[in-house]
Amino acid sequence: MEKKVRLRFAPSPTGGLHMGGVRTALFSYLFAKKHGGDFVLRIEDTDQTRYVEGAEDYIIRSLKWCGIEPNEGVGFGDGPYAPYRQSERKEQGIYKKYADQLIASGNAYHAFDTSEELDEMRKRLEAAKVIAPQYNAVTRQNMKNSLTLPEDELTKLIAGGAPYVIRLKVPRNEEIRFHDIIRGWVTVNSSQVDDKVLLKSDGMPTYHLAHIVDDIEMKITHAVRGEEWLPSAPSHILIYRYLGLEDQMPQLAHLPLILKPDGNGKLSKRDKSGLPMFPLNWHDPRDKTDYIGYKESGFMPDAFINMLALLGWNPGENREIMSKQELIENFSFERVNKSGAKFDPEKTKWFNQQYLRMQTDEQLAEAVAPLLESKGIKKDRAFIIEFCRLIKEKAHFVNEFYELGSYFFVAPAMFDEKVMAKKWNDTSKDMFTKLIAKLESLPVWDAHTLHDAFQAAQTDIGKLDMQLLRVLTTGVAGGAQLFDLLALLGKEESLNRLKNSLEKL
RNA sequence: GGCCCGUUCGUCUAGGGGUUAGGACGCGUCCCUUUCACGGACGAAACACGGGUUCGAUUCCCGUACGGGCUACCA
Repeated sequence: MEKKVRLRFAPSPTGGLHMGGVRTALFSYLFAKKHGGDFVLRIEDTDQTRYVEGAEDYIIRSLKWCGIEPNEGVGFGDGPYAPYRQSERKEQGIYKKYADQLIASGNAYHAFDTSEELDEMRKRLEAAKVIAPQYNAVTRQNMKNSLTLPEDELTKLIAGGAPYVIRLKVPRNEEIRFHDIIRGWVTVNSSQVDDKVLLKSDGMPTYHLAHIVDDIEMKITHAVRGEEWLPSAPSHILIYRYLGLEDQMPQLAHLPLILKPDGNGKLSKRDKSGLPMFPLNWHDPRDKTDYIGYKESGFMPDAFINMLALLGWNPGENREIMSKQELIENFSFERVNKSGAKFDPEKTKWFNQQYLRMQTDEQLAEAVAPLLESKGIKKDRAFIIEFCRLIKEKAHFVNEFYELGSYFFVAPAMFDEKVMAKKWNDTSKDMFTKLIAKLESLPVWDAHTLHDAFQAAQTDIGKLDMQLLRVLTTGVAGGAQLFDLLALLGKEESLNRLKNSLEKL
């Protein structure tokens, strides 16, 4: 029987979940759903020094907003492998057990070196022009560990409660070969791999040990993570091997990184592209900075997810706008790119625009009404719906609606200079005054009637410029369909605006 | 520095031993439009370089360059 597909997203609560992390979660989620599997949220809080209050809650809220919901794990209901927080699992002695097993089999050892001694060692190696200073098969022979210390001193140290770490005993010169679903076969010589710390002196496991133990115990079938983990994958292979669990090892998938839009390097939380790096607003208590979120910037979660999915993956056909369901149906790791993808703010906006247009005017009104209210604007629902209909084709975000259509709510104080300079002349005032008189007598005030009246009026008055009429009533050169806009404004407001404008000119 | 990973239009990408190298974003032109847009049409724009292999390489191999990642008792 095939094993049930199970993937996990395993962030550390060391800060706000940024969009790179969201994408990792998304790909895992899509794959799990495609194969009818489970998606688990595990919190990897083994570093107490970097723990950030509120980060875990933020991760949970972000996943919810994005619609990437685990069906098991912290914040989403415990499953059969609880607890899902590594700090809690540590309390149960889960990791120690595996570390002890590695010691017993001779594949790990105790090391008593202080951080000063480690620094010293690195300095010494650097001074000796050693190419890659690290704690390894060669250098450990000169360090304070259970491989070098005499038996009696060793027992004395341990009995005396001396702090120690447990390190993986990496062999000297061995080819380590592993398969990555995205990258294919990767080979590394073990001489390049250092003796990774598995258990820290505070008793906490490091990521290297913890994620392996948990992936095994939680029956994870596919381990998805960023490319930055590729260099430590050989260590992980060795741990699985020495634990005798190589046959249960999840398949590996290292995702390409998301790169900065301009310049080089991976995307950081301080990017200046003008778009958020976080799904939701995030206040970082450590740098005391507020980071704006996609949600608060007016993005729709499905648009955000769609954009993220296409960053490093594509369905192999010329299709870009895909619902979550379609993403699930089409997703595969084979179609994930190997190279890093630069994040494109322009295209990201375009995605949201596409989703914005798929919304009905009623749906948009729902979202826009509170935004208008916060500006002190009170209009009835019908007005706002019509406002949305007229403005949506120009907008990328709902929170642009007011700015793009402020002239619906505020009479013009100034007139677009370019248009006036080009089109306003001596006869204009007189002509528009005559137009007002014609419009005043209209029994009905809708776009169609206005259009006809405007056309008809010109046989008497002469050629009227439509853009001038626009500027006279809104102040600006561009905007919504003119007659629709006047219709929505209403007869009284429209004519008042026209009269007031003419008085000023 | 060392190790690992990568390299198709400015960006996201499709493709793959013989193609007019396709799409999307952005950009430009035109059409529609007495306004503003949407929309439509068109256009500019790419296989990093050098060697092989081959009748033929952008595609396969090797180098070089460039980019990225890692190089902690952080994840």
